[in-house]
Amino acid sequence: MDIYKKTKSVKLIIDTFKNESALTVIELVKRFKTKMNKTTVYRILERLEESGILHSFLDQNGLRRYAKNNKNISSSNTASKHSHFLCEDCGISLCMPLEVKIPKTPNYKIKNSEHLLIGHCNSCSS
Amino acid sequence: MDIYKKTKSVKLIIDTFKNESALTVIELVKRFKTKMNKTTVYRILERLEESGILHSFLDQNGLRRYAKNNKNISSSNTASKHSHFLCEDCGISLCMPLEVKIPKTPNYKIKNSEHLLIGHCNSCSS
DNA sequence: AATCTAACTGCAACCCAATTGCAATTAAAA
DNA sequence: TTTTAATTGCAATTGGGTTGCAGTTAGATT
Repeated sequence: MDIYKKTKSVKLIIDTFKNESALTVIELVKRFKTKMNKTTVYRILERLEESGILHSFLDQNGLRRYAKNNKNISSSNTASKHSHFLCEDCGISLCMPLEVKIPKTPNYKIKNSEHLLIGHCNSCSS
Repeated sequence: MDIYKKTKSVKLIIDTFKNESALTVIELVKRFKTKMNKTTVYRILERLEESGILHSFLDQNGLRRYAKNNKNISSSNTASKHSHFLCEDCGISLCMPLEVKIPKTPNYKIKNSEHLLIGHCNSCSS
């Protein structure tokens, strides 16, 4: 379940997520404009998600964001296992190691869920 | 806080939501292809949301869906006050009158949240 | 270490949801 | 009836994301 070829581009993107929280694909494409094609960014992110290194979710603008997978969370379905926080002010986005309690529903079988928390991070709060 | 002009198009769209759960804009544009322009659909939905008659959210595909506002939920920020269920099989989407418990977070002020529950509805469950 | 090949990449074109600018129309106030 | 701001239609545009395909390359095979 690992990435097959460790190309320069793959390494660059993996390295990026060592120091970063959840990033939009747009941001990554912009950041690597001179290093690789946007299609390549999309495809590498796809492979990194398939291999369990990253996971992704949609933010409140419908933009896909990727983030490193936390090792102590099972690699499959990780996106559904925790919630994501986004700061309205600085745009920082990160995974919250908090499980959201899903209410019981008699008529619907819930298999998966996405939880987006929007607010202000510590640095931006007055 | 009401819609200013009650045009034929506005009435048609308001009527639609009397019998329907959450609908994508795409579906509405298709449904009214012969009655009004797609730009008009977008703009009417925008006004109906501003006026508190509808609310919207993004589904797991990043498509905007609109739904009637429930009167017993405060009209501002309604989208954040409850969760939305989507059936993977038939595509039906509806508001769940269930509040999701948001965990306490010491370092982040959470102002708003979006909760998407994905699974199977009664008609689709075996 | 030369060869081979499936994985990977770049590029251009394309898809499609959503937005914008503007002229024409219309609901409803005066 | 007149007036006018709100609304609509249309065509063009934007922008995130995808696709097809030819060329390149990591790394397995010999």
